[in-house]
Amino acid sequence: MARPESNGGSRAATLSDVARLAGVSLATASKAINGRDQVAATTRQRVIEAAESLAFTPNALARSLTAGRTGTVGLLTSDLEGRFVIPILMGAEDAFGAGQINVFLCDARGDAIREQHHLKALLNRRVDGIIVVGRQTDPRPSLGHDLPVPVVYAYAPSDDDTDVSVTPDNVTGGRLAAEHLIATGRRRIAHISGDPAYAAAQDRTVGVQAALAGAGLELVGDVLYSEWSEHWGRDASALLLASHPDVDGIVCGSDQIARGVLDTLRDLGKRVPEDVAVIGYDNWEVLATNSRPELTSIDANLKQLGRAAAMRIFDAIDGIEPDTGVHHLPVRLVIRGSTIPRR
Amino acid sequence: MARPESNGGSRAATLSDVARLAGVSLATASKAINGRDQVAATTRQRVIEAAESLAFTPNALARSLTAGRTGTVGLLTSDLEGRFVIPILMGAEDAFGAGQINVFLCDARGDAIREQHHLKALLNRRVDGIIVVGRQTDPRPSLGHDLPVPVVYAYAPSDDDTDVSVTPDNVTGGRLAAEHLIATGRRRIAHISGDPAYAAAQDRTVGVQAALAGAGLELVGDVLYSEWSEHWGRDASALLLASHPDVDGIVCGSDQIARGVLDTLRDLGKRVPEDVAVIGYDNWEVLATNSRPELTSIDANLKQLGRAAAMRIFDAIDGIEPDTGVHHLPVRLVIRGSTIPRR
DNA sequence: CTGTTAGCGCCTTCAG
DNA sequence: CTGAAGGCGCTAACAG
Repeated sequence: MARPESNGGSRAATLSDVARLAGVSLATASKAINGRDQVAATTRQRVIEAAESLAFTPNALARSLTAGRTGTVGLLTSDLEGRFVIPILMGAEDAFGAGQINVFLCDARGDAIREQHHLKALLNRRVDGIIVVGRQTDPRPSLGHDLPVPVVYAYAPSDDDTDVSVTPDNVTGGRLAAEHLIATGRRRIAHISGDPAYAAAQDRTVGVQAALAGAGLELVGDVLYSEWSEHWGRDASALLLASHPDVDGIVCGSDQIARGVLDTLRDLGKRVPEDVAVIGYDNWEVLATNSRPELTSIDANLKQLGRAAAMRIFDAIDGIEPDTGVHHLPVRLVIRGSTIPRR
Repeated sequence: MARPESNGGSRAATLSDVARLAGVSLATASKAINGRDQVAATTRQRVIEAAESLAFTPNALARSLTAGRTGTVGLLTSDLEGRFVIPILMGAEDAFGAGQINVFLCDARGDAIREQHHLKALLNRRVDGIIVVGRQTDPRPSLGHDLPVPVVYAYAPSDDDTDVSVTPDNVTGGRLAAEHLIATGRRRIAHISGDPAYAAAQDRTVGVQAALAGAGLELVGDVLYSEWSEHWGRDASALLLASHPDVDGIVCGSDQIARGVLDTLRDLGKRVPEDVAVIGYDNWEVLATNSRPELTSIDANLKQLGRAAAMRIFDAIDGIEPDTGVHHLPVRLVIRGSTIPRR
């Protein structure tokens, strides 16, 4: 392991070390290193060589102190465990990385106290902006408006409409799912979803209903709500098929539920997609591409959501006034074998 | 959204603002705020009130500049997508959070160039230490020894034995899995694993073989290697049962594979665990607790691994010499219905 | 107990 | 084109 002492016992080289070695003043060294033009080419060369021979690394802290901006952003998540949080992180980290900004990761683990604690730490560190990533699409409490930096809420929108939030368009997602089943000729469509307390469940149902209404159809049976699990998918579909054996399409509230549905249909001897088409939600690849048949699903483009949040922070840092409110970002349909038979 | 301007156009309050308002000197204000004892109680009270009324936040950058340490650590991951990386991040973030250290998250996305880039950025920001998290347990190139900060490698150990690495003990994991099947009375045990190019696959196999040898048993058939997928689990187990219909226990290289195995066994009319016991690996809860029956598995304690890495960084920062080399951290058996019938 | 004085490492005027 | 001086916000000696 590299240890501080392994560096010869000397602390990191500083700009004045470089200046001294190059035989110039501190100011000149600074200009040379930072590519300012008021310095002779030969001098610059000499400085750069000196810097290299000392393994000089500019101290970003000192730089930030005067610059007023640190080139860092806080990523405040409510729960890293959440499967939806990770792709958003990735998208944001990616977008910032390209812009030379580094990201502080803070996991509040669903605890408001811890969140306040982390928020304070981020402000102490003078981050240039904060992205708050929630685990559900239900609105969450705003951090408030008396913060000295721009804040964007991702996935879980702020409950304050004068904040800036980005979240997936679940209503459209539900609509796309149902419309796809209708487009493949299904007419007796049911909907099995997860925990009805989630806005995601309600929003998707709204979309499904809208699509059916648009096609002059009605949902087969009531929406079946319970939890976001494979087990529930198995049970719910057994229930559904018992009362409505003629169902020919099932919109599922999640891929996990859809996996359970596929299981039960197989047990009951129903062919997918010939007898019943099944569509999931989330496009969780591990589940969707390993089922038999592979699962058509709705992808919320979460990486892009993360990127979008990052872009809005960028803009805000640059002084561009953001349009406040909740922005519903587009989702997309990913078609696989559970709705369209393979040829 | 909170914007800098929303703060009344004034920049953040500084310590001298506080001092002025409280009618004391800068140094006294500093002492009062930081709980030093050489300050009168009444004075301290006055300063604290002034600070509050100005919403003063100490500037961590300025503080770090003199302190020599920043209270930040870099988390350099090779691939955030990797399922194993996240729990390690969580464990590390958690451990650091408790110690008031903040974490820079950098995703190199498997690219060595990007990794160097991020490394440089972390050093510019004067992190106090770096944890390098890999996506596989195969050794990875060392970052080298000429770094001014301690480095710990997690999951993917460094290929340099004088570095400090923590990684799960896959050999013991394989052994625990096989021993458990043996303990439940199985004698005709097979092993279906993933990509043989992974050290994880090889190590687990070694453990399985050792357990069998210890019980005077031999593996049924050859180890079946291909990929870490449910599909492969289905295919491999079909193959296995065709040539060895008398198998009564299957150690799987991952939970995904095990899920596929369960599928095929059900198709073939084999009861689990009565006819064949199945054990997975990774204890990926979403998969393990949603199968029929639920899946016994080996848990690598990844959160703890992340915590362990953090602890070693803590120690190194405190000047404690770490013991170099690869540390294999304990794994644990999680028993569910796929190996022990429910009563 | 309180205040004054130096810096930490860097960048940015402003003279030379 | 180069150098000297001031300051970013804070803390750690020292004096008083």
